[in-house]
Amino acid sequence: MSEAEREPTSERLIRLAATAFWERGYAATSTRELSELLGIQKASLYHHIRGKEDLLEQISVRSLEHISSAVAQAVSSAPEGDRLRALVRAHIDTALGDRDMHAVMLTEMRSMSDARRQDILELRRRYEQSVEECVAAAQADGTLRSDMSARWLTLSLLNLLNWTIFWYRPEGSLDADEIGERLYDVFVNGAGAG
Amino acid sequence: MSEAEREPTSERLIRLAATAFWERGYAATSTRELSELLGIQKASLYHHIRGKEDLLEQISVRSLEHISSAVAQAVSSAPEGDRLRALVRAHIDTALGDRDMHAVMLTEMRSMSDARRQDILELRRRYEQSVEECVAAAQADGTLRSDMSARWLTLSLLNLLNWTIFWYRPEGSLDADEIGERLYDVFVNGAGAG
DNA sequence: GTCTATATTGTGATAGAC
DNA sequence: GTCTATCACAATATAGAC
Repeated sequence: MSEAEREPTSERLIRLAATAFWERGYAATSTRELSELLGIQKASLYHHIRGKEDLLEQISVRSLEHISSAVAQAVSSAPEGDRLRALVRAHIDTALGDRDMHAVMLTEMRSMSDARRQDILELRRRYEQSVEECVAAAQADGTLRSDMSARWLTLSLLNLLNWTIFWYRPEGSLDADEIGERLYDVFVNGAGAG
Repeated sequence: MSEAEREPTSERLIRLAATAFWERGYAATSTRELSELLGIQKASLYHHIRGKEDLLEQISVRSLEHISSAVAQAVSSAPEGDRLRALVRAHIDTALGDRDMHAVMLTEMRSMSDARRQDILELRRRYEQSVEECVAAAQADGTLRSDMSARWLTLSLLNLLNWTIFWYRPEGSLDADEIGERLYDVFVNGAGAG
């Protein structure tokens, strides 16, 4: 309510850009559109950013830093045998709680210039490496099967987690916690009977 | 080799458009780019299509018709207890064998005008309905667990299948058949030990 | 079926005042 | 931090000849 609590324009810009980029795509979203949503003139955008691609970079970095720290925190504070479940729940909570940014990061890498994309890819690679380490630990402690590589199980898990961005609706009947719990169940126990 | 075997220009156009749309995105791919890849002038494209969006529609329709018929054929000719496996293998074979078209269909719906998108969505809904029917049948015959809805198990399965478009490489070490077999294994048996 | 030439609109970005 | 005015260029698409 107070002046101090009002979200800064640059903050509004990045959030609103994430939504527009996810709904219509990065290339199909014009700077004019963004400025109209923000309620300022097109030229005024360039006080906050150097160019349109800055937004894509900031969205991607923020999304990856957010999920990396949230998942690391959740995993490290979970009891030994429950770390993979903690990872899945924290991942889904974070990714779906900030779906637009997360989805843009996952799907719009091709829209970035080479140098920037390499930086984002490195951040993403590191995050996925941390998932793979958690999977490998779960194999070592007997939670997960060991007849498939940690690499493959991680790919399967990320398939299961990442595609949710395409059908999750914040207003839908399933909330992120329930989705995380069920995905963990299907991943570990499988969909087979008995 | 012979003249008769040469792929028609309109056929080359649609295939090459699918690759460009997947690599760079629909909105970021210009008609100039397509015409240069095709080796004709920009204006000559309009002999083959009415507009750029036609390409997106044709790619989507073709991709959905292809996977629908391939999967239906595989399922109906598989032995009773093996139909879900046949579905998974046929789905992955078709989707990854034609990855660019399939990926564009899955990810570029937002780039289509409303009327066209509705038609594609209906085709896609029907295909996913057929997957859900196969899942429900597998629940009924005791292959799959019944404490989760067919709807949810289908969502999980499609997560597992669809995200492969983002990491599959035709030149990679895993071929589509192996990927399908392993995904089926993880889906039914789970990643858990014992 | 492909060409040259062109129409029209939209794009990301900048200059400089306030 | 936002404004008005403008730039240089790229976009999709069409007209009409061959």
